Amino acid sequence: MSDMKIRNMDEFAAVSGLSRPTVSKYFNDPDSVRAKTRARIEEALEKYDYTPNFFAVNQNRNVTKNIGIIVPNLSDPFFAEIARTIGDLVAEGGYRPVLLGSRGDPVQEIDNLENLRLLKPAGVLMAPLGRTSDVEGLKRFCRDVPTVLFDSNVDDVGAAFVGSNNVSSIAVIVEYLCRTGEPPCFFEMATPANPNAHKRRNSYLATMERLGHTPHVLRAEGGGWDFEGIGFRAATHLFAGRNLPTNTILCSNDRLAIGVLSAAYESGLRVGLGPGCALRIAGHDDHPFSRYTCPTLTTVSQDYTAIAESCVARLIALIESGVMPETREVVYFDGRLEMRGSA
Amino acid sequence: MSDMKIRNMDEFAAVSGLSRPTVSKYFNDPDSVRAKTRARIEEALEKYDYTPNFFAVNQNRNVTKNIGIIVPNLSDPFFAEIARTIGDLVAEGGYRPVLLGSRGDPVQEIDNLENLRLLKPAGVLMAPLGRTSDVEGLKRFCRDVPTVLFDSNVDDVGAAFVGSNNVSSIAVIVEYLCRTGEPPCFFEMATPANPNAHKRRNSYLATMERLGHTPHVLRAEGGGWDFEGIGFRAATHLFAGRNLPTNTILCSNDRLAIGVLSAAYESGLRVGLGPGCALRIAGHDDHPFSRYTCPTLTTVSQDYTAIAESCVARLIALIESGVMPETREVVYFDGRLEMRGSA
DNA sequence: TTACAAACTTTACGCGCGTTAAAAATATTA
DNA sequence: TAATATTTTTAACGCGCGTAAAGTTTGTAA
Repeated sequence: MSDMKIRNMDEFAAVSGLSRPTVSKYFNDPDSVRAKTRARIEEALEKYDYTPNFFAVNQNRNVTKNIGIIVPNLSDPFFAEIARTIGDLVAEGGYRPVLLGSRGDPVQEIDNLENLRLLKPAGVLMAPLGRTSDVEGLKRFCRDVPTVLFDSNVDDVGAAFVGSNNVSSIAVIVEYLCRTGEPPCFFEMATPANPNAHKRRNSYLATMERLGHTPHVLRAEGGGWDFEGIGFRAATHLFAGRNLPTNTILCSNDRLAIGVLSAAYESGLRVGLGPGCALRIAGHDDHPFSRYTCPTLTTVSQDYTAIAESCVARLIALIESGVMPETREVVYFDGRLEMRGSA
Repeated sequence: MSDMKIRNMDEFAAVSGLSRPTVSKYFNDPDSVRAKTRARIEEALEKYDYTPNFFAVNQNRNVTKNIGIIVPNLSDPFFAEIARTIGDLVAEGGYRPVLLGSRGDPVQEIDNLENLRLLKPAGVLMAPLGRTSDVEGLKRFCRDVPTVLFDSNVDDVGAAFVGSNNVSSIAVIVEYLCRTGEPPCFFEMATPANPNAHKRRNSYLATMERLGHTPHVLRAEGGGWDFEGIGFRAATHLFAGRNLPTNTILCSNDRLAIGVLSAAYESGLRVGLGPGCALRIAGHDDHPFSRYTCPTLTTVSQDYTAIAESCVARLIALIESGVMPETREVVYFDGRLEMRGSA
């Protein structure tokens, strides 16, 4: 490694004994130059460390190698985890992932898109906030930039959606709960932002009806993203009133379930399957922490990996084909029942 | 809002009836132009939406308005949370935060720095991995870019460090535990990457000695970032052996404690203060989930906000002074005991 | 060896903006 | 109103690289 500082591509071309346009070609596609030429450049790269100026490279492009990844909230380990997986796949695909969280705020969500726009991204992978999203704002962005949604679907936004099949996964866990004990009631937020919540409730209602049971939906008041707190407070109140319609609670998601579990503990209610247990509690998502709750949380795992792979592959195909597809694809992956201690 | 597309600053200057250099001045500092001029530009901005081309703006600068934020792992809610707080403050300070996670991988950590370097950041705020970090690599970066460390200190790296005073916070919780029950043993990972772990153990040892108690340090085998799992497995083994030196366990951090709590539950050991409880468990950090464990986790909260404010303020001062300071500042904030149900 | 395609070099322009120097316009003060 | 200070305009260059056209070299096949 020489300590000579290379200031620009001209200098680097000089020390590698080639012309700048050839070196430029190499950086845009190493396979576009002759093997011998490539070898000379790579030899020079080992000797003098040089990386093309990021800003100059992108200035003349109307589209870069950046791919934006937007999730509703990076503080939620579920989204942090899937964002990480997606980021890895984007990098493997030869693109540069740019990760942004919307903090549960629709204004921030649009801000993120506008900030991304400045980066002239090749495409965007977005888990939208859902009900609270500024749908027109999203559409406006998606008209200009190839976008694939994941996690939450928003009608007609983006070129495709990849997510979990809530209908089937809720059916699976409802059937399981009915088979192994009292039919569950359904615990959800009164005004959930995430559209999956609605699908889950509807699937609960349909499955209960199909199985010939009377459904009960319990709604927790409260907004924002402190799901555990919302679940905790509502459940505490519920337990104090001792008017649960059944001893089995299916929560719309694991974070609510974690709050409900905590409330049960504080209320002195033993949760689980065995004798001496007053309550069964189940969730949905297989949140990273659901393995370590007390008791461990029975839930439905989403197929992270499949979802991540599918949406990244779809976006890259979209980008590299160069045409906006006329039909909007919607892809679902089945969840899997994770039987643990709580139900 | 006119639908005429503004392609560049020349066109925008034209529609606002000013010259391009004046408009350029405005975008670099709105206060550098006359009030009347500013008003004309802002009027035009409302009518035609125009944002200077990000790449062109930065191309000629050797330093931009970007500030990098690097944390060991974005999947850890603790870091996600503090990164969010820091990001907000950076944005408030007029800089653009760029968030990166190292995934517990020292190679990724250096990669992140190299990627940031391409963005010519004004500065970087980094929570390093610690023991596993490539210290020489970090130093090389910090020579070129103003950097302030937070959370974990690494000797002689960066211009300053801002973090928690582990010595005092562990002393506080050890004193509390001794005062209210059996003196605690200390539960930690055998090979912790985070340097805070060492400080915490040493403070535990010193405090126990000062109080005239015999210290006991328990070590969990296992590497990586699955702290809950590591804590769970080691504690399960420990509980099965029934050879705990005391009924009180102080864990090096909350994520380990969450695993230990889970193990206690699975082992049928009731955790808490009251009669009928076999065990007390405490943690450190006030992890976002520690409010919802069963029982809720007694811990020490780090002063997130103060740490974030301090390190952002320090970095911005550093950047705006333009000189690398000759002495490296180290700032600690005291933690606060959070008494909850587990101890 | 010749012929020809592929790869490379040379030359030159453009991207959008920062920035500077000199000239012109505008505001402030006396 | 004149003199001065401040701001804006005009004109022009440069940043580092993408890219295109025309000419030259190199590699490959006949």
